[in-house]
Amino acid sequence: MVQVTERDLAMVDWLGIVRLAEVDAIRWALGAMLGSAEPISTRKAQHWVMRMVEAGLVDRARPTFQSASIVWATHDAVGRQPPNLFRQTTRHEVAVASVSSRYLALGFAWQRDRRPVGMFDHQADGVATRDGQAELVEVELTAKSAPRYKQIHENHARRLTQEGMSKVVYFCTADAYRVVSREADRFIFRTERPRLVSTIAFDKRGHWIGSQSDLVTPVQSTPGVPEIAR
DNA sequence: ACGGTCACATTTCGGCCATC
DNA sequence: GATGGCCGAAATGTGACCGT
Repeated sequence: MVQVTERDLAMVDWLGIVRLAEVDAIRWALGAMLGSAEPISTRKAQHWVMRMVEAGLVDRARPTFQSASIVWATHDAVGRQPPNLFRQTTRHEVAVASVSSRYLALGFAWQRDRRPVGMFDHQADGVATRDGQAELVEVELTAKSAPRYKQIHENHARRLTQEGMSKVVYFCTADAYRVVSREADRFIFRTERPRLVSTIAFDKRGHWIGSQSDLVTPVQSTPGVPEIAR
């Protein structure tokens, strides 16, 4: 018989929030729930997943071999339909979970962003909170068309100035990073611009290549885009 | 230049065992 | 029961190599 602990339930709750996660993200999240800033071993994470599968709280699948196993909370556990693994947005959701798990490891709480308010509002991929400070988190694996950033970035600026968000942090692929930063320079006023931070944290396949320090980069003291390494 | 083969790298998974 | 370390199996993508 599987014993389900408070920590297990907290993990399943988190899975319910992010919907999907790969085992690597499970490693970070489980570490975080043990109070550690380090991920637990892959073996232990897989073991945990097996226990939860046995308890009926979690399910998993590997869409293609060689790609990472995807884990999600079952309908019984969180009352949501299991995700469709073959949707276009799945890769993005998995990437968001990877970012989220790393925020947990640094002691942040993770929530979904609020539903859009009105037609021109923009919903971020997540909100990370710690010490009473909330940051909007965006994951950008493919750049949107440049014009869309006008509305999105102006929305970010408004939430920085009027909703008390402390930062907006973008985790990007190299390509998306360029566009996100350039459009931020165009559409965010210079007093707010330093509080939108972007970093290259994913490779083209959507695999995490960032480091923990990317999550706590201080806002830039001077407006402008850092040089892109070539 | 092209197509096939093969060894190697990568990643998940589960067994075993000691320890908590 | 849960955790954690170690190890080998399984499976497929990758790149080197080779003959034509």
